[in-house]
Amino acid sequence: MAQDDSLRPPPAPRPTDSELAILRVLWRLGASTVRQVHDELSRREPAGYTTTLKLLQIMTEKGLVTRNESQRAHVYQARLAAEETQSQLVRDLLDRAFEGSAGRLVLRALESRPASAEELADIRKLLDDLEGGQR
Amino acid sequence: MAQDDSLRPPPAPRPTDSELAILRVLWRLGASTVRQVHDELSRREPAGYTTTLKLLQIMTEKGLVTRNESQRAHVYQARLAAEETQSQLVRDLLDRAFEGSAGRLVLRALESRPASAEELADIRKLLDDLEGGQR
DNA sequence: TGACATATACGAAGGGCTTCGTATATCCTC
DNA sequence: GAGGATATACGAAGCCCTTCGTATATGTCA
Repeated sequence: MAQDDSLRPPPAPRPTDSELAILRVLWRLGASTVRQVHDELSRREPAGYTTTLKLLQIMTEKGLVTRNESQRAHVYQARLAAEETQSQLVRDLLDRAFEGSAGRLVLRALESRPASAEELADIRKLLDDLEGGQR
Repeated sequence: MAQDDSLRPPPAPRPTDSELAILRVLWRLGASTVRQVHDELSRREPAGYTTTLKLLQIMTEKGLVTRNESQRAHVYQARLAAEETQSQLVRDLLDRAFEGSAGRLVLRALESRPASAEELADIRKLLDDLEGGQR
């Protein structure tokens, strides 16, 4: 039986570059206040506090983050885990630039950047699973 | 000896979604007129002819495409091959969403979409090469 | 040659993204 | 309880992206 759509949160839109920078901080730090996010972002490059605040407010409206208002300083949290958003972004790029071919995207990725021996082993294991399934 | 930067074309900016849709057409059809690009785009969804024209004009300014004006109907061509732009986009996504880890991106890609047995074999071969180099 | 089809050029509207200034509320401390 | 630090809310400017209408040039054909 299908679930009631009215109870399911709407799909989160693709985050913009700035929003993704904030999501990365939230994934790393976990639930955080605007100040914490802002301080972390400012480590890389200066930015106005209210800019970070405004972005988090907009991200709340979009459903990219959730907000706990029980304290004076609201606490924000990424709504989706890093893995979920990453999968979404990969699928999106697959459709926009690779005609849907995951294989080609993987080739470009492995050519473009060195992966650790450990990661390569993980990938090999995944390949075994995938090929095993269709043999 | 380093090459003279003044002779090297400036790096192409990351294409927007609409621009990427046009690039995909150019990669598939090769050098094309606005009309050809527009007809191909319209197969998927209706769009105004001048919209496609304007986009191609802007893409020319940005250096995403080159334009041959020797005919009345200008002929456009993608400046970078599909593989180059794809690599650029993958590196970009790597930095924006994966903390630079190609391994994690690959895992997400292979989980997200089925790859053909042939592609999986290609990936395995690439893995052999990569691991061979550091053994 | 005149009329029509078709090309490019260009301006502008509308919307989204990013940034920031300012207003206002709340907490802490002396 | 007054003042300063710090929080949220909100509006607006500036820029880019997308779309389209219109003006104008050029080719084609009866």
